[in-house]
Amino acid sequence: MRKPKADRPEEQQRFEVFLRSRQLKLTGERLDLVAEVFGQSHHFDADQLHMALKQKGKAISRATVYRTLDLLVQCGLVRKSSFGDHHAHYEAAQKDEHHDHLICLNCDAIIEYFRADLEALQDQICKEHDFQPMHHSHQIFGLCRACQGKTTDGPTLAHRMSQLNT
Amino acid sequence: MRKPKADRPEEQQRFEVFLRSRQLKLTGERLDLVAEVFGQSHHFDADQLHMALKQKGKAISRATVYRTLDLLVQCGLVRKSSFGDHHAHYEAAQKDEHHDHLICLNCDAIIEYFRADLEALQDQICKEHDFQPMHHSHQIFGLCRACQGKTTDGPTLAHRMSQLNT
DNA sequence: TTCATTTATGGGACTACGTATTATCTATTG
DNA sequence: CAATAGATAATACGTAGTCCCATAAATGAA
Repeated sequence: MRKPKADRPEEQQRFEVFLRSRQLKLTGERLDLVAEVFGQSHHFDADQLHMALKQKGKAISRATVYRTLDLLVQCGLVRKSSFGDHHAHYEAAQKDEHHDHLICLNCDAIIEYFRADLEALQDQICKEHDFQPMHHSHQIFGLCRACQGKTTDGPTLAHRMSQLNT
Repeated sequence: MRKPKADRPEEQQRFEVFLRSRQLKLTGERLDLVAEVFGQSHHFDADQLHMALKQKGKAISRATVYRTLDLLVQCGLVRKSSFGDHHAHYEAAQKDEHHDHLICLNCDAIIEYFRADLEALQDQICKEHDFQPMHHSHQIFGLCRACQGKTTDGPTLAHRMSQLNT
């Protein structure tokens, strides 16, 4: 028997509402997945999630993991981004906060930032071009504090930059 | 016999200097490719370039196309970006101008923009986080002027957004 | 020019990430 | 509980890009 509504975490309720609004079904797999995402650390990718579920005895197929992440992105519970490498990264959306990322090319550290004035400037740019924004992505790649001191390998960094998928 | 230096376009000269500085060889394939890139329209992808060369009787292998584009990105003659789809887009770098992109999710139009104040704000953010920037990417996805009027398919747009690879 | 050395190329195999297909199964609704 | 709309697993498939290695070409020295 399903838990009474009030006992389920808010995210799960929001997901249920979203699914109903689209006449989609509330399956066990979807519930397991959303539970895992909100019990997880901040950033993860599809494969990590797939593995984590498998280790808990919830062997959900890869295809379903991708499909469900898609739904979670569509209903705003999960954010998707690329950190310049060649696969998607996800993070559970905390409340309604938004942020962008600084990405260290040496140690892969991810630093989050938010600037209201930058968001405002963006809106300004859109207005000037009569463009209706729906989504944006800002990413700055470089060296974090810790990596600036280290003697970093120039050619390797240059290569890494040319590989960036942004 | 090779043309005298003064007759070759500036881009090619810059590429030659770059290659020498790295002890890399000035091959016919590399020259053909750089010529094509600078004779090309603005945006292109690896496959389009490969095809264009083939049609001119310069059948350069895919691997070489990718390798050479990499070098051109490294020496700053070509810029690489992702427009949210799942493959890289390239453009010949005109002089040293830099710009970012607005991308229409309905008709795939690409609008370029540059704002000095946005760049400055970015530097500010980096300073605050003691981060040394080396590259950045700003992209805004939404609807261009022409597509705002059209009755756009909501679910399709939502799906398209969840697929964005940024 | 010729030779020796270094570096590049072609082309197919391969990888990674993600999507499509299809037969089977399950949640929902009356 | 049956009907049915929709979801799942498994696997095949697709695409973008990379790797490998035998062969070929560019470069520098003699």
